[in-house]
Amino acid sequence: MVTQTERHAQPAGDHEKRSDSVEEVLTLLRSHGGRVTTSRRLLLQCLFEGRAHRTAEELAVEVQASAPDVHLSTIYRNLDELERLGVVVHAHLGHGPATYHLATETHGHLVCESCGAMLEAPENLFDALARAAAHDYGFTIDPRHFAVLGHCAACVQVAGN
Amino acid sequence: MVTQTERHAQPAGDHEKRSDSVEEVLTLLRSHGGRVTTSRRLLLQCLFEGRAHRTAEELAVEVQASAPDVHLSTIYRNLDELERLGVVVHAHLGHGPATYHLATETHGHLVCESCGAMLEAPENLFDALARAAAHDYGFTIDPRHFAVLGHCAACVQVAGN
DNA sequence: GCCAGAGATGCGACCTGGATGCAACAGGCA
DNA sequence: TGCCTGTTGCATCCAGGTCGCATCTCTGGC
Repeated sequence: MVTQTERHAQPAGDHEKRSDSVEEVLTLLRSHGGRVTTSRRLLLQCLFEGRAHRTAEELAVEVQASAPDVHLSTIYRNLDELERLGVVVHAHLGHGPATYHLATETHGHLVCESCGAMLEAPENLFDALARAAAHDYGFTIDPRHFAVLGHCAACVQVAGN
Repeated sequence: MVTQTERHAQPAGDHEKRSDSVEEVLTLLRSHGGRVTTSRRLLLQCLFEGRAHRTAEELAVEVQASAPDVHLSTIYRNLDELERLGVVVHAHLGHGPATYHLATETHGHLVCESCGAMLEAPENLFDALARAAAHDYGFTIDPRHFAVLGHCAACVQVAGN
């Protein structure tokens, strides 16, 4: 399964290759007995082209700009399917809805409980915690799936005054 | 606000003192212009006597064992009020409902995404992450509020086979 | 090119967890 | 004791997400 998800893990920065990645995921889908549909192609284009961390609803709005009939539940189902294939992952950033992004963008999240600001943190920020959890509890952490809540520099300063 | 929450922070292990703590919180409530009601007293007794990490619904069931008319929304409102006073905190353990426990029980949570098992971890497990987040981003983490998702030893072993 | 059948879709209903508006009730100070 | 205001029960609503089902459409085989 892992080897298949790597098929679309291309070096970033090559603009011409981006739409190819959409096609590669569609090929992956087909190889798993899935079908290539308009809504799936559009959803993948949104995921590859736009910013990361969009909610299902936001993605639906973007897809509906091209195909107004695509239903929100279709977006959910397709995101679910893409997650099963290892193409996208979802993350929970605080109390709100889940957000989705490509699985190739691996990073953790720091979310401010006061102002809602979200910082992307490289996975190695969590290395020490990962080692400690593994050593003390045999627990393998997944730093992408959870947001670490707390307070950003600006809000700490305000609260301190 | 912090000094007030410390008023019920008693050394653990003193069985006789437990119900007194309920009274102390009620006094705290009263000193903030709140009132002492049956539902509040029962809710606090549940919180002080039972295990940690119960959802609002579970607490409601326990309270309703003594007072069947106490409504779930009353439980939510009282938990909210107690949280404002710093007596209880809530934590999100994975995808389910929030869980509540006394603010004096400070620890982080490791939750297995496969089997749902929850491990309580002492706050110092997060020290290295706290230092790194503060150093790199000026971000103060709150390791009690979020669960760290991942996979427990047993599930990792099963997946590895 | 056509067809059959399985996978995908649109739609509405439903579910969980939680918030809110409001009238009635009740704690607690004068 | 009575009044004022905080609290409660109830109904209703909301967000985020899931599900069942009839209909549609993609795709491999002919």
